[in-house]
Amino acid sequence: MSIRVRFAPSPTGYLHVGGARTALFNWLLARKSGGTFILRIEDTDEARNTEAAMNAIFEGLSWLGIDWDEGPQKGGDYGPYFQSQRQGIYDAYFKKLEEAGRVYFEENGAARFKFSREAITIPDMVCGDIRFAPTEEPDMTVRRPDGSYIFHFCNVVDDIEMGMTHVIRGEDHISNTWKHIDLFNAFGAKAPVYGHIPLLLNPSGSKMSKRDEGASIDSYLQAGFLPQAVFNYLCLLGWTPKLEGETFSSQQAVELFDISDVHHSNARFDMTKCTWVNQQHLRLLDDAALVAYARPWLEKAGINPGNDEAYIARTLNSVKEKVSLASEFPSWVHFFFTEDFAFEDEVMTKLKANAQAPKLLAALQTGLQATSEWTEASLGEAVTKVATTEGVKAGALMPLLRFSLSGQTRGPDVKVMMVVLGQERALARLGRAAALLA
RNA sequence: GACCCCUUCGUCUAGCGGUUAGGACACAUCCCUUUCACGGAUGCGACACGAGUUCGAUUCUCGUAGGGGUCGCCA
Repeated sequence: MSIRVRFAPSPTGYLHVGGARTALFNWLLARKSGGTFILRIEDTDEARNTEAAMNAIFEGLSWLGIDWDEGPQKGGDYGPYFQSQRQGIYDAYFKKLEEAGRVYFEENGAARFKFSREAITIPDMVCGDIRFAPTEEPDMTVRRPDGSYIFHFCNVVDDIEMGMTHVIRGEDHISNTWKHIDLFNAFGAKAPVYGHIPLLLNPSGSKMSKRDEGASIDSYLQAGFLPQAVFNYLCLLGWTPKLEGETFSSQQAVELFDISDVHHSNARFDMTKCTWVNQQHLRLLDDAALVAYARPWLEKAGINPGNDEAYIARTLNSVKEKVSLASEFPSWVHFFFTEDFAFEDEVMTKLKANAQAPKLLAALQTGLQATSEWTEASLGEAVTKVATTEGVKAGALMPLLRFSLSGQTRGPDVKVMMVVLGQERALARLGRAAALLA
């Protein structure tokens, strides 16, 4: 039988990173096995559901590249995929429970499920068998006085009706799972195979919550992360693919995934390493992808990058290995896109403190003007020549060039900058710097 | 409190009875680099503890401690 798994979030906030990781592992299991990945919206809590939260789920999953085969926007043979639209199904199942003599009512009308109070073993793909002794907990409420149903009930009914074969979910559900199995048994249905994955912890060691940095998937987009990098890092927290290195694509993850390799212990989230993973993926980008990735960030910073894709790519490549996140691009390349860039205070101070600066800048202008070829190699030679003539080290000239061309103390390689800018603009910038000192 | 899961460098982890306990991030030093990075080299740094089982335990069993989770008419 083909594997059917699902991700069943409730739309009460943004898409949580822990939830996204749960979706990820279910998705990997489905894609690896050629099974079906279903998205089901558990919107039974009317008071807390919002449209925005629903969209955050769709957008977050899509951004990460986690696509669903059945569910909202997709349809499927087991719908509706919103619990709020499945009341009739729940009523029918509730009746079954009543007929089996497994429910009773409280004075206010709430209905409770009568536990079997037998020992229950959960066969778990990740943790192995987990045994629970006969419970002493009070029977579980499954239906509210207003006729709406509780999470546990809907969850089980939907898993039966939607034919789920496996359920991968967070370890925080282990303590609920025996209740679910009790319900499956009461319905005479076969429970899916469970796999409880370890939790994502914040740096201080407790369950990731709303307040924690990186808790919302949207925050990665906002911070300039690449979706494939977040996907990669999330995999790493709970699973180690048998692979050299730690950087991989989602395609590789699918090929290598094996649920039995999933870890047993909780993992702390480390934004520094997540950023490092992003840097690794950034370096893999080709020119077109790099421009597409950086462009919104340049524009957001007030830079007009124009439409010369090849030129934009050249500017970005000049700093590709210096940057970890897209949000860092503007400060590294802004001077490539305007002649009216500002000079850092530190640059002005250094220029003014250098009594020889005007003379050397003039010499550089003359020397570079005469350069036959505008390439890194010949520019290097030209600078050396000027240095010799002026009786200084080439090292004294490079900072002057850097300051004049970019207004910054650090940036791309000086020769690369000159080549990207072209002779005309580079010389004009030297002139502008000289004028500033005059 | 009860129940459940977990326990290797600061963090993420490899290891599946015999290893100088390996790697990655971070950190430190050096090399490369006429900036900053990248890259390279080196260093720092861990099997929670106690009993067993065994010729031999990081690895298997039990206990203790510690961490996490769950005990809703939330999901």
